Amino acid sequence: MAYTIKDVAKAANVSIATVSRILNGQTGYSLKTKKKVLEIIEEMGYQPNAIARGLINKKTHTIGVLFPFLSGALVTELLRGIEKAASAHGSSVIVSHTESDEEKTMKYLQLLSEKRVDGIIFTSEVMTKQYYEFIKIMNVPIVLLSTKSEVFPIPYVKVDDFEAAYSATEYLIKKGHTEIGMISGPDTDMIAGKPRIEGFKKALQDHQISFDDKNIVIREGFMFTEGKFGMLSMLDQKPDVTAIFAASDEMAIGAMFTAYQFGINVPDDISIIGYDNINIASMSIPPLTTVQQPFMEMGESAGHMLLEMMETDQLSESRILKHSIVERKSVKEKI
Amino acid sequence: MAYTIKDVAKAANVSIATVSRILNGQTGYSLKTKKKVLEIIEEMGYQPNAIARGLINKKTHTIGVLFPFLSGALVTELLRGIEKAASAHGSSVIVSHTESDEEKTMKYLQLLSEKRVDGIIFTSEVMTKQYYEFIKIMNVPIVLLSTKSEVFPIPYVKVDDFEAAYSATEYLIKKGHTEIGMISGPDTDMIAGKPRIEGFKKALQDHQISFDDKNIVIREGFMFTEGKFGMLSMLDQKPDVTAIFAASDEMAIGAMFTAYQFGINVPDDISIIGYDNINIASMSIPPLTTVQQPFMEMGESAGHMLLEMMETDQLSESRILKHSIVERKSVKEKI
DNA sequence: AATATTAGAGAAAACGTTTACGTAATTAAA
DNA sequence: TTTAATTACGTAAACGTTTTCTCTAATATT
Repeated sequence: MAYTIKDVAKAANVSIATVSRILNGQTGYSLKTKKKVLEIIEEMGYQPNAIARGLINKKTHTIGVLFPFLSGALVTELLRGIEKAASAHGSSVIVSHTESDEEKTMKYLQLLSEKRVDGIIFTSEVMTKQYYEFIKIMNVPIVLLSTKSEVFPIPYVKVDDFEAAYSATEYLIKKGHTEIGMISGPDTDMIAGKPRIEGFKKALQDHQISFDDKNIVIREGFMFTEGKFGMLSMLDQKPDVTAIFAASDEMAIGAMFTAYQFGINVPDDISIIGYDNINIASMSIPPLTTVQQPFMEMGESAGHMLLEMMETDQLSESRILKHSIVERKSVKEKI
Repeated sequence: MAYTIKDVAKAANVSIATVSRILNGQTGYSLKTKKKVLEIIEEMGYQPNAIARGLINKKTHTIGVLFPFLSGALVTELLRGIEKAASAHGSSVIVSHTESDEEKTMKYLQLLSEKRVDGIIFTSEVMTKQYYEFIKIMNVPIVLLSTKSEVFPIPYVKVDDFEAAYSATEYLIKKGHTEIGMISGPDTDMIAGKPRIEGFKKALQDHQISFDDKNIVIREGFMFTEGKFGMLSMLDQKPDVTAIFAASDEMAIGAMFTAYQFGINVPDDISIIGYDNINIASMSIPPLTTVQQPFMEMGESAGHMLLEMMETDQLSESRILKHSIVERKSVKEKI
């Protein structure tokens, strides 16, 4: 059985109050007793019980993070940032994997609530009324990461998908391309789907390039396979395409895979730009030009924001982090 | 302020003991009171405080996981498995990112100890005496994941790296290759370095293929870049090489990258086999033949093992999970 | 030297549960 | 009916802290 503050107090011939004060850097003891107590603590290897502390302080120094999926480079980067921020502040991070399932999500929220976490980071998923109401009752701060809510007043950290898609498209246009296609995820996805499609459209429009259904193929998801087959459709529906904007790096690499199979050279025949800049982007052949999302910083920023909200007890300002275009070898000037 | 059991008790006109008994499925109350109490709980939205429970039960239903690095597909897969096992058991997972730093690791252990986690999973890193002693004093079960210890009696879950490397090499040999190189991580790495090198050597030896320094290039790490430059060295030191075993998928893909730059066709000119089977293995051109490590199951297995140890209070049996070879397109029969 | 102030310390309540023990009310056995 | 056994609760201690009082002893002020 681990030692308690009582054991320390007894061994040092002082009261537990004094030990507590010494431990918490308060006043009310002489240097001599401090030294003695500290020595005894060292000797016994006493460790304060954070559970007991949490009970009385109503602070657990723990935050909960909800991920809809627990795979992919994106997740680790976000998590790394969050963990960094939390740990700098002496807090721990509990991860939950909701699988985008309503019931599971509620179950996790329930669990986090019972564990009395100090705050919640909700990532990459749309915030429903049910979740929101629950968290409101929990009465802990929450921040959205890599997602946002139009209807609930919750601070978020993300990049502007519309803007980023616009930039990517414009980048292709500035390279002289006019026959540009997009391989997208579902347009019902209000976070990674719709906004990027809109950004793509707007960029074409602003540069007097006509847009119709042929310019875009919409797939069910954002994975490699979707990109692979998406490219097939694209080649079919728009054979004159010279540049493609893929809504994720995985899709871009899938598209490159198909291109390769068809003997189409990237970037000589077709240029491709991705989205995310996950680690594999630099490992493809050719290395992928892409829109960078600063995932690690996003995570870190969300972490700091949450910590800040925990302290100030009011809503923080949402943060839109800057995307940027990482130029590698998959896009080439149209001549 | 959230409701407590006292509020429930008062509203239901019973004692807190009765509420507690009802909540914990014990006996000692009438059906009528049970119904009333449950109704009130529902109505108030009362949530038991897991902190207070933890204090008295000495169980937090939380496990701590230590990762040396928090990036790469490997981590998410392991974590996914761990989370799955834990959540099936009603436990939560705290992740820590040690960066392979001794001081940080100790800091995290300290934190986990103060938080009174029920158990610890220690991943992908060598267990030092200092860590071990500390955890022994913490007096919680621990399992090693994707690593093992020769000196301390700690159950582990991993694949047999020696065996797996042997299989990979033998696979190349069976495809008719005799001029085989290995691109390895550091031979001082007792987990992912040395054993794989030994497996490689043994396979060559068992098939009467001579081995010398030319057959292997040793790099500082296991990342893409190491593979890229490793391949450069290999080509230089053993120009007649026809097949390569890379100690990680990232390295294999790095090697393929260099091959591509040199106009060397994989697999026509040189065959390459990787190690890990992370998601990018299926996305490369050509798709990578590789040794699969079942990361998700490893994580899950470790999770269950830990939970089991928490219950039985004795050491579980270590588990060696089966690797397998995933055949894709990067290895070709030597003709 | 007498008084006022301050430093050093302990006692005890509080945080929200679980649980051992005791007791009143109900049911079963005689 | 009377007694025995059981059921349905309530009381209070315990878990390991922090913190508010309170008190004594030491120091500072006049």
